[in-house]
Formats: sequence, C-alpha cells, structure tokens
Amino acid sequence: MAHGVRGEACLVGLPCACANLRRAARAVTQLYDEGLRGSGLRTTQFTLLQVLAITRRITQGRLGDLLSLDSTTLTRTLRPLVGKGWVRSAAGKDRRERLYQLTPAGRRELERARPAWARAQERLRKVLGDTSFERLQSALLEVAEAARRA
Amino acid sequence: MAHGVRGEACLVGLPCACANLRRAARAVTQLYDEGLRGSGLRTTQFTLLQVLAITRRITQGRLGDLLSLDSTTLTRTLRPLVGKGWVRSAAGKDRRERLYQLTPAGRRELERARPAWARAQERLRKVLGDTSFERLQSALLEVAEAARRA
DNA sequence: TGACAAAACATGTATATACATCCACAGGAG
DNA sequence: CTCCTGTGGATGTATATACATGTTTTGTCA
Repeated sequence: MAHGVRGEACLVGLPCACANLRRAARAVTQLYDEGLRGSGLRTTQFTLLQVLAITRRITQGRLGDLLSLDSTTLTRTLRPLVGKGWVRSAAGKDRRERLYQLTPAGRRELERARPAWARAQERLRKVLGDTSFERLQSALLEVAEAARRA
Repeated sequence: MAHGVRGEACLVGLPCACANLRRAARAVTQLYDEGLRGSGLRTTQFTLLQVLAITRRITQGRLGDLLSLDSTTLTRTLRPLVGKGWVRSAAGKDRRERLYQLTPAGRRELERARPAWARAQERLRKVLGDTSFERLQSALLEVAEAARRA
C-alpha cells in the first residue's frame, strides 16, 4: 500500500499555519473520501450537492464566494454534475450570470450518499471528541473569514 | 479580477467538517501564495524546503508521512526542487529508498523567501489574534492525528 | 445613443494531489 | 542459495484548484 498515509509515525506541529491547515485537509479528505467510496461521490462533489441543497438557487460567483473557491474552478467541477442530471444550470436575468440549482435526481443522489458521509463525520467526531469537534468547526469558519479579511 | 475570492459576502458554517477544512485551506493558501508571490516560491514548495530544513535527511516515504501526503505525490513535487539545485536526492543504503536533503542553495532560497512567508503568517495572526492563532495551530495538529487514527 | 469600463463566466495552462499499477530491491522461509 | 512476500518508489491517469486571458453582457457617461 503506497496509499493512505496511515503511517504510525507521530506527527509534528509545523511552524507554518498554512502547511498545518493543508496537511489536516489532506488527512481529513482521505478519511471522508474513503467513507464515500462506493457511494460514487467524492468529497468535493458531495460538498457541492450539499451546499446547493441549502442555497436552492445561486449564481456561480456567489457559490464560489461561499466556498472560497475561484468561481472559474466551478465551471469545470460543476460540469459533470450537470451532465449526470443532478444539477441544473440556467442563464440568469443578467445573462452573464449562470444560475445553479439541485434537481430532484440530485437531491436523491445526495440522500443516497448522506449516510456514508455521516459515518465518516461520526468517525472523526468520535476520535476528536464532541467538544474538540465543535471547536474545530467554529475555528475553521473563523480562519476562513480571517484569511479573506487579511 | 475573477480571482482572489475576496467577496464581501459573509461565510456560513457548513455541516461538513471536511468542507470547512478544505475551504479554510483554500482561503489561507491564497493568502500565503499572494505573500510569497515575487519570491518565486509557492506555498507548497516553501513548505517542502522548510520541512527539509528541519529534518536534515529523510526518505520520501517518511516525508510523506510527516505531511500526510501520499509519498508518490512527492516524486513529482520534489522533482523541480531537485532540478533547481535546492534539494539533493540520493539512494539510501536500502536501495529502494530515496533520501532527500536540503542543499546550501536550498537553504539560501528558503531564507530569501522566509520574510515574505513570515509577513503572510503575521497578517493572519494579527487578524485572528494570538490566542486563536495558537489554538488553531494545535487544533490542526490534533485533527490531522485524529484523521489518521480514525 | 454610442463608446467604454467593469462584471461574470469560459477556456488555456500549470500545479497539487490521490490512486492503480508496475518494477526493483529487501528480508525471511525452506 | 532460491523463492516468496512485502516495501519503496516511479509512472499512468484522473480530479482539484488557481491564475491569465478572452468573450459576452451590463451599466454609465459623454
């Protein structure tokens, strides 16, 4: 197994907050991706469906804003979801804009994958403990806001 | 400017910890990359040099472990650094292993870029406040460890 | 109204990253 | 020593992501 990076080696705190953040994101992404494997969705796709389920109808630019994701990146990450019929895209009244919303099929797909996602999240929460988990969630929101203010 | 994702829109907490982590990582990476721009290094490269400066001499696999990075990814991310003469790679006594270490030129390059990195980190720390910043650092270490235990 | 600056997205390109698979070497069982 | 298994890394391939630039549309100002 070249993969999984599940070595027993103890981690060390790195001096760079960005490096620590990216490392944690890689480690956690692998956990969730492993959980979602078999659901046919990868974490990024699940996230998009989940956010679209919340926002109902949203422009590409605003969606990028919500996710701190370059809006042009969404052009390509949303394309396969549209292709699968999970997301509908339409031109806005402002015809430069592109509006996205979840289709019923997309909602079903999201619900189908949700248990696997919930199990992965539960695994992480169990290991961290409820308190740390909740603190992490708010700390991550705080730092995402801080980074764009900085 | 399509870029920078610096919209004024307020962020919202997402239900998925992985999504929150990845969003924070994108936002913070942009902050550091912007700071490092002009230094000729991107955050990932800076991180590699910084870690190699700490570890002195390390196998590819162990380096991947430290960074929760698939070791085969390092084959390609380290290649340009070797090409520039900043990192030396050599076969280990166990001839399957590849050992990496910083060269003097690599150390100079690291030192040249360090002020820009420090300014970016200082910007983030200022906005977050010292306490939040330190808590974030340890929370990130904790979660990276948790994810690989989970 | 007509020209122009700015906004929203599409496209080209480069990097970051993971996983499947392959090859070379190491270490143990016989 | 020879075979087998397992480990470390290289390569092929696919996705995630950002930025530069191009294109279309909007809104404004003369």
